[in-house]
Amino acid sequence: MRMATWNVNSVGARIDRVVEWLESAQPDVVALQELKCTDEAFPHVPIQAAGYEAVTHGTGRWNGVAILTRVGATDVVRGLVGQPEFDGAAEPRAIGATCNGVRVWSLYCPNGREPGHDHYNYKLDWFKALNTTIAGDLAQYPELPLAYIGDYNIAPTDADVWDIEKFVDSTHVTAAERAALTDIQELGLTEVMPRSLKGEPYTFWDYRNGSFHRGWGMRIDLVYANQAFTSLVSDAYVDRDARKGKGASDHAPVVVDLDLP
DNA sequence: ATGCCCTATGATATAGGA
Repeated sequence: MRMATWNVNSVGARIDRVVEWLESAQPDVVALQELKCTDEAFPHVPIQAAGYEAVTHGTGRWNGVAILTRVGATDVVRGLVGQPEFDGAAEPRAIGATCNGVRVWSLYCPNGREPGHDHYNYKLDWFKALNTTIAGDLAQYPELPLAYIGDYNIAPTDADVWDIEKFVDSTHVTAAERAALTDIQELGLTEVMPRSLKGEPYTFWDYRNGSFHRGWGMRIDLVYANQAFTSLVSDAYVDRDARKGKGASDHAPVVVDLDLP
């Protein structure tokens, strides 16, 4: 079974590229982030025409997450346990479902904007709620392969940004953010590391300054999974070709192949 | 080569992204 995570930066603006990618990569389950559309506005027609059903959680504007699947989705959950609000709203940044016996969550973790900002504290609180949600999942589904995939907006190590010197006093690399990743690992999850292509580990390149062409990227789209999941992994890679050309998202998909029994 | 920011919105500027 092929799974993937992809921050598409607006599913409406990206729908043609998304359908093309589904047809070429042939994934069975895809976690999407940053839909930037409401559940009502989600482009179900072209997604279904490509052979997928979608479970979505979006309220328009920014954020929004979905799971596309051609192997079914059950036990769908929207939002985190004890999820904090920002600016008076519980934002749609998490959706979970069980697909072909694998439980998967699509996560769009808050950006944080700058250390000390309200949004940064919100980001750290959001990760606490994610930790609570994962702990609940582990108790509820002790036998299932579990994967928490998406845009974490944290670079796990200094090697996961193109130049750590450019990130002094920046979000995505602070000790507190990385401690949130350590907390996830302490629940018993490990990271599935994608193969490095073109010598770059990155999954995101800013649209500005020709960043993609200069290799100015960040690895922030991550896969954390339990042992039942990681023991099934046969391959994982970043599809950086999907970042090329006109009309690309600023993130590339991360693909994980599983050998299901 | 892949080429120098993009997207959504009470839109003709602004906020957010990371």
